[in-house]
This record gives sequence, structure tokens and C-alpha cells, in this order.
Amino acid sequence: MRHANPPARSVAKNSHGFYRVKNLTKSRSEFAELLGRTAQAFGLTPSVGQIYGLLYLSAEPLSLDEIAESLDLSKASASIGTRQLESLHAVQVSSKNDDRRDYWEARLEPQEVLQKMMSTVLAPRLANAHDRLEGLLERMEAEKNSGELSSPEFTVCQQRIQQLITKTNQFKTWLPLIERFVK
Amino acid sequence: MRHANPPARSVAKNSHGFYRVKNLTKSRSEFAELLGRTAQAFGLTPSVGQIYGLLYLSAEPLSLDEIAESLDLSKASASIGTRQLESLHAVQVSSKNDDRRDYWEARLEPQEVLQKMMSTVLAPRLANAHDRLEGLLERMEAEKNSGELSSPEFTVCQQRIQQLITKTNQFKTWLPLIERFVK
DNA sequence: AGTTTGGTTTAGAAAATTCTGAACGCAGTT
DNA sequence: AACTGCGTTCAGAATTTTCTAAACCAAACT
Repeated sequence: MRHANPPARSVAKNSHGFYRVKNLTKSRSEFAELLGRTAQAFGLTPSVGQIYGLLYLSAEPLSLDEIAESLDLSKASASIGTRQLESLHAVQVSSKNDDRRDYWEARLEPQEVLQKMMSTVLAPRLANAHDRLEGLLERMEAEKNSGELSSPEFTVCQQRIQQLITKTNQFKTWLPLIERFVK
Repeated sequence: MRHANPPARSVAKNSHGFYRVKNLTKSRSEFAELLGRTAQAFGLTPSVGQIYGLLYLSAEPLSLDEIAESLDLSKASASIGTRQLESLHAVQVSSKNDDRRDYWEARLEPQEVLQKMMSTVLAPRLANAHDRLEGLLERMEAEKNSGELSSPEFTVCQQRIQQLITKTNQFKTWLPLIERFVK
């Protein structure tokens, strides 16, 4: 764990030598950390998950500075994290009158976040994998012809890669169904 | 990239100063690397994916040394990797007469590997998350009573965590269905 | 025009992860 | 009983990932 789990309303010294108050209760920061680890399981960074966790349990939209301070993150991380969450449709930004700051709040439907991730992350990867497999198949044929790859070995490779391509195609057709399921 | 992508049938100097031949064609080691990155997306290490990729395109079962040499991995990594793949039912081990070595081969049904991962990795995590959320809810109530958390804020937190618990429960019931889908 | 305030970018620091060499244990062999 | 060959373990090295500080840009205000 990079940041020690701070006690509720703890006071900590930041890198400028000033003391500051983080007004998160223990259980709220625990929740943020839980989401941090969950995010990692989805290939996101912990801080992104923590930010979503913080906003998810916040009654009011929060500014970038509030996010950074509450989670003991740099403003840079908070900025990058919120933008990434925005691109995943997991949070939205708004503004108040006479206040130039951005205020962030969580979208409360995690299913839609998941769905968005499926279509924006998983689907393109699948397509990419498919293309690479096709390309591989061609180059393998060339290797067979040049004698680098023996004919029986080529047969095995070809067959198995072909099977894999078929499977990814199947999965591609199932994806929208699964998305609907999750929703 | 940790290991430079070796040209087919290249000769490389290993750490003992000996020269050795890696008899993987370029496209086969590319396939292994592709699976290495795919494995990472599933929370496994690259080497585990590479090993599976190597075995998946191998006509014959391979020994630990052959795996290590082909992928330019240490024997230690090969050992750990194969055992992990075995626990995921992704590979199986066999032995030959008059040969004490283990020989490894891929199971050719990636769907079953996925299914296994769902039940052995995803399901327990879900259960764990569920328990932690329940615990959190209790501790939050305590925080409300001690005045650390204001009553309106508690209401928001309670409501949203409860929603999340409901969602994870739903997902738990869908999981077997999705598993069947993938299969 | 200069200053302040808020968000973004980026080089490199810090931390976490992954891999390796060397040592070990165990079987079968000499 | 020493030796050899194989798989495993584990401390710490190498690498990758994640985060931060500092510089920067842009808009609003003086």
C-alpha cells in the first residue's frame, strides 16, 4: 500500500511542510481504497478507483483540490484521474456561479461504467487481437514456405490459431448481449 | 519490453556466457508475446501468458528447460508459471518413460480457462467485496452515532452502499449464466 | 501589463511488480 | 554414500507502473 491508511480526521504533513486536515472518516477512506484495488483489477490505476470511491460517497460535488486533499494525492493525479473517469462516463463535471473551479460528481450507475468499459476498452482490444492473429497466420505461412517452420508444425499452429480466431469472433457477437445483461 | 524480440533461430548469449539457440520462429514468439500482454489484462504476469502461448502452438509437450530456453526466461519463472497455469487448468503435465522431466502441454479450450478463472478468481473476490461492504455499513453507522459523520451525509452513504450491495448480489446470480455463455 | 487562481503536462522519483541466480531438497544412479 | 539431474524456493535485482513536484498555460481580475 503506497499511502498509509490515515485515521479519520487525521492531520498529516504534506510535502511543503504544512499541516493539513483530511476530513474523511475512516470508513469512507476504506471504501475509497477498496475501489482503488477494484480498479486495478480492471486495468485502471488505484488512484482512479479511489477518486471514484470518494465521489461515490460524497453528497456534494467536489473540486480538484478537495479530491487531492481528501485522498492525499497530488493535484496532478487528481486531474488525470478525473479526466480518465470522465472518458469512461463514470463521473461528470459541473461548475458553480462565480467559481472557476470544476466540480466533480460520480455517476451512480456502475453498470453503465462497466458497459462503457466493455465497449471502449474491451471491444477495441478484441478487434486488435483479431487483426494480429490474422497477420500472424499469414506470416506463419511464409515461414513454412521458407522452411523455418516444418510443415507438420505449421499445420498444428494454423489449426489452433484458426480456432482462436473463431472463438474471438464468437465472443465479439456475444459482447453486446453480455453488455445488456450487465445493465 | 523486457526481453528484446529475438529474430527467428537467433543465437543469444545467456547469463552464464554460453551461447544457445532459441528455435522459435518469429511469429511464434510474437504469439507468445501477444498472450503475455493478454495475460496482464487478466491480472496474470506476462511470463505466464507467454508460456501458455508457447505451449498453445507446440505440437509436442515441452520440458521446463525447453520452455525457459524458448522464451528466454529463467527456469524459476518457468516453474512458477507452469504451476500457476496448472492451477488455472490451462495446462497439464505428463511424463515420459525413462525421463524424470515434466512435460507440459496446453489445454486447448481457452473458454474453460476463462470459466475457471471466473469461478476461482472473480467469484471469491465478489464475495469478499460483499462482506467488506456490509462491514463498512456497520462502521459507518457507528461513525454517525459518534458524530464523526453528519446525519445527512450518512444517509447518502448508506443509500449508495446499499445500492452497491444489491448490485453485487445481482451480479453474483448472473455469473453462472455468463459462465455458461462463454463456454 | 501584471497578478492570481485553477487545470494540465511532463521529467523523473517512488513504489509495486516481476523476474532471476543461487541455494536447496529430493530421487534415482554409480 | 557421493553424484547427477530435476523442480522449487526465496532474497534481492531489474523492470514497469504509478505518482508527484515543478513548470506551464489560460482565463479572470486589478
